[in-house]
Amino acid sequence: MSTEFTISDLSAEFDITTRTIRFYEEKGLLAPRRKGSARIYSPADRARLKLILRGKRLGFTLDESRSIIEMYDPAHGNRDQLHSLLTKIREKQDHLKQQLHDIEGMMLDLQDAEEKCLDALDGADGTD
Amino acid sequence: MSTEFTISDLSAEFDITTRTIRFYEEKGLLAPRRKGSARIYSPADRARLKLILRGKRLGFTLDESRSIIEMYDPAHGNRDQLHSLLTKIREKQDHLKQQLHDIEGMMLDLQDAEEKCLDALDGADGTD
DNA sequence: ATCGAGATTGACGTTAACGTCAACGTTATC
DNA sequence: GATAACGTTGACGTTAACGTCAATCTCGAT
Repeated sequence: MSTEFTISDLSAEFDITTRTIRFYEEKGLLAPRRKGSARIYSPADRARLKLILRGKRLGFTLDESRSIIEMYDPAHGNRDQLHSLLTKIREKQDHLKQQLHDIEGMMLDLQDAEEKCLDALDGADGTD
Repeated sequence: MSTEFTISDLSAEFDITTRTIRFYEEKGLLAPRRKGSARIYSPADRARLKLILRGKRLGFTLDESRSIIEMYDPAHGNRDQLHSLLTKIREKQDHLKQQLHDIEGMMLDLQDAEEKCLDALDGADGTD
């Protein structure tokens, strides 16, 4: 069945070590249930892991990823807490917009470099 | 004149420490000219620094940023080198595409979280 | 001459995010 | 019931990217 996963299932699927997964747990990013001493991961745990790895690909620290993940779960606070949550959400959105901008710029630069590279290859065509 | 910069000029402009700038030099990412023992940065040096910081915002390591920056300068190699450069350029493009995809996903998640948050604030309107 | 503001070179300290053992428990299978 | 395959908890090691001194230099203003 696909409703439960061992630590090595996940490490194989996402190509990370079991040490890494345990490390995320130490840091409070995961909390799988136990069967004896062994860890059993639910689909929800697996989804959290995916979010962590996505954060990693975007250069977020684990602390940042944790706080981002916490933004996704049900509202559990009073007005003040909700307001500060909203602020944090918008800060992350701004961060992502900056990243989008940076990616655009770098994409253009790389396209430029690619063209120059192709030109150089073209100009030297057969000239070896 | 704006044609030369001291290390503290740049540290002030980009809000980083001088130690950081010297560190980038140690790592071979910058090579300012010297006036006696003091470092003098040209607009080109400043541009390189901007590229480094952009890479940082996208989660690249300094090694990665260095190799990306090296992709931008004139073609200086033979066909084989140009081909491997082209390969590296396309790898970075793929990396950026993955990041774009990740950002899209996270944006959607955050919008979702934002709505839930607003709903919660709305539902509890005046209910304090 | 000196004095303070900014520069330079070491050299050691720090944090995040794991890697790398070592020593031990748990199953299932032969 | 021994062995192999997988799991567990420490505990220490490692790398990147700086921070944090300390000692020295240099240079224009007083």
